Amino acid sequence: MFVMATTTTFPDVFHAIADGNRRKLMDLLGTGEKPVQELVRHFDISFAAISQHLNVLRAAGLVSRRAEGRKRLYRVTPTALREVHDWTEQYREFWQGRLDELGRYLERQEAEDKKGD
Amino acid sequence: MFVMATTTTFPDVFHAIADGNRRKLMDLLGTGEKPVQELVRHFDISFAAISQHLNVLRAAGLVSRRAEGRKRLYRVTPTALREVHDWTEQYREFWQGRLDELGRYLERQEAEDKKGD
DNA sequence: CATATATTTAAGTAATCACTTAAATGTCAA
DNA sequence: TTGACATTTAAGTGATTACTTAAATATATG
Repeated sequence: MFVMATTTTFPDVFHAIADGNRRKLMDLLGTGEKPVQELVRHFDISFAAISQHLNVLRAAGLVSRRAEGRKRLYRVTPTALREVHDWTEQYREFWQGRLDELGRYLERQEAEDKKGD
Repeated sequence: MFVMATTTTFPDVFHAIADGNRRKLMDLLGTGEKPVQELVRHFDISFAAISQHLNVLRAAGLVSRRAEGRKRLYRVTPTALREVHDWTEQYREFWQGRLDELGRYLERQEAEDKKGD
């Protein structure tokens, strides 16, 4: 029947960056615009697979491309990452200062009395 | 400047937060420790599905739980989000200031001459 | 022109995904 | 002890994933 779309509609930035190869692609483009062949060199997967990953990134708005002859030059346009950055930002206090210490302490406690596993 | 993201081995924090329901779970726990039934109330999916999502978050270290009677109290332990925050951080300059403007300008240019689509 | 180069798209596959319902586990309370 | 409650685990399903190879498209070069 009807399933409620609880959260973000596709294409989802969080999904786009979930894949390590796609993050690596973005990082490679972080040093500047590059053609696909130059990107492919850094991976063990096929040209087609890289092209598909670039499609996903492009659908999420994270990269753009321009034509130069038969080449396609990709560059990173990561403004959409702001959503991710902002979302994680609200948790920053947990890994900075007291709350993190408290968290680690509580986790140790749980590990010790192995309750609920 | 740009730090390469290696294709992470599972359990992967980026994967854990890729799902909107899981992010929503974390956000609900952000206001404090809660039993599963209290979390389930905010979703249209089954108790079991929520429990499974909590398992994924727990495997990624993003939440922890403790037993209290027959209840399991979950709380957010989002230190691992630091990896995500740090990764996005390196792109921050793109949505702040000139680079973003340049990016938008270039995208408009591409949209106009529809090259390579 | 024909052929090489650069890339994308199509089609197929195995693995993983997010869910479901049902059964299992553990705890509380009469 | 019996039964309700709180949650997890098991088993199954359809959709989506990340890849593959092959074919298609488009451009450059001899």
